[in-house]
Amino acid sequence: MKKEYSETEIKIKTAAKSLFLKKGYSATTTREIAKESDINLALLNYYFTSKWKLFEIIMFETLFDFLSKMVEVYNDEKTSLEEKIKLTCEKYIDMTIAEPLLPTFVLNELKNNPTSFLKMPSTKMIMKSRLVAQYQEGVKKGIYTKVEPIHFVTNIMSLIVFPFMCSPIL
Amino acid sequence: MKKEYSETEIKIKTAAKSLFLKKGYSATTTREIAKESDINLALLNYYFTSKWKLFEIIMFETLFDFLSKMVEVYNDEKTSLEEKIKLTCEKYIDMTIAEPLLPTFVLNELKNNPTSFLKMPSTKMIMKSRLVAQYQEGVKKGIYTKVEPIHFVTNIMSLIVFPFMCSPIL
DNA sequence: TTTTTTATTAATCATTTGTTTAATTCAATT
DNA sequence: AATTGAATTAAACAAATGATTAATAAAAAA
Repeated sequence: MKKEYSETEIKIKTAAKSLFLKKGYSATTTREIAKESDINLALLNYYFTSKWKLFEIIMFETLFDFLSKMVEVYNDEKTSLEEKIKLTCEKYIDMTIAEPLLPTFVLNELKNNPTSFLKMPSTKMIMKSRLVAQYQEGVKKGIYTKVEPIHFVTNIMSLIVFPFMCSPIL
Repeated sequence: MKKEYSETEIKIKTAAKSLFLKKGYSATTTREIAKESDINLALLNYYFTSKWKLFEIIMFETLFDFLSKMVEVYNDEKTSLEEKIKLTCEKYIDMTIAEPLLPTFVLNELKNNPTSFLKMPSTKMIMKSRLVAQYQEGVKKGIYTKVEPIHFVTNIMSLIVFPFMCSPIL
């Protein structure tokens, strides 16, 4: 499953990710990537076949990393729902500060290619998580108001991520 | 201030806006715009000088329309703060349903060219609005918790706009 | 009607862009 | 040391792209 990347491949991927995040897929040229990663232009296609293929790999890895980190919090057996929400917020904030360009980038690129994301078991992973189960238990006990779990999760995300996305304006 | 546009110019602008919203600036070609608006390619430059200039015009008008509609609600003399919030939500939802691609598009393009937005008196218009004044009065009276008004406004927006932006995933 | 200005068109230009080729260098294996 | 395969390079290709030109058609002004 996991491929071992050579030094050159990592250099290309790092530069490409940085540029894709900053400027988006279309506005990023292969020559820019080559220059930024200090490799010969032909090596991009030599290792990654095409610009699009390289993009798909980066997109997949980035989303997978993000989801993995989140699901880790969602599925923690030791924490309560309340603690999970607090940890979720902290993790979101940490990650968004670390990569502030990511959310806008992901949402924008996904608009154009919803396909590339469908390969990932994104929403299912969330819906099957311990967090959602705990929430539903709470609803059964009458402790929490009944809302669609996905709305509940989305609202948390909204309040954290969106303000960061607006920061260039504000 | 306001320019009167000919039929051809409107055709170009309409097609261009639709394509820019859908695919972003870089991924949209002048030939696509020409085809979609059913005009000759050269007319684009004849009327709008360049692709970028056309984009700037569309960007400005779109943002101006959006802000105007919002500020209208924010500055209504007849409504209370609570009513304003309710109306704000309704307006946001209406506008986002009418143009679901707008928020992602704006935030993404702004990431690349924060300059084009700085020409607009965006945040100032909000901060000087009746809504913010009413909120601050309420704080003085001790009715509302004291928060940064801009955070208050942003939070409302977050909860409404972000879920729409996520819809291609969810 | 004639003239002048404006609008529209097809063709073309100069770059840029993603990708490929063919040659060369480098490293590992025999 | 010779050979083989992988890594790297400069150069080139073909298609696409933003923009322009020069000619024509349409509309307005004289």
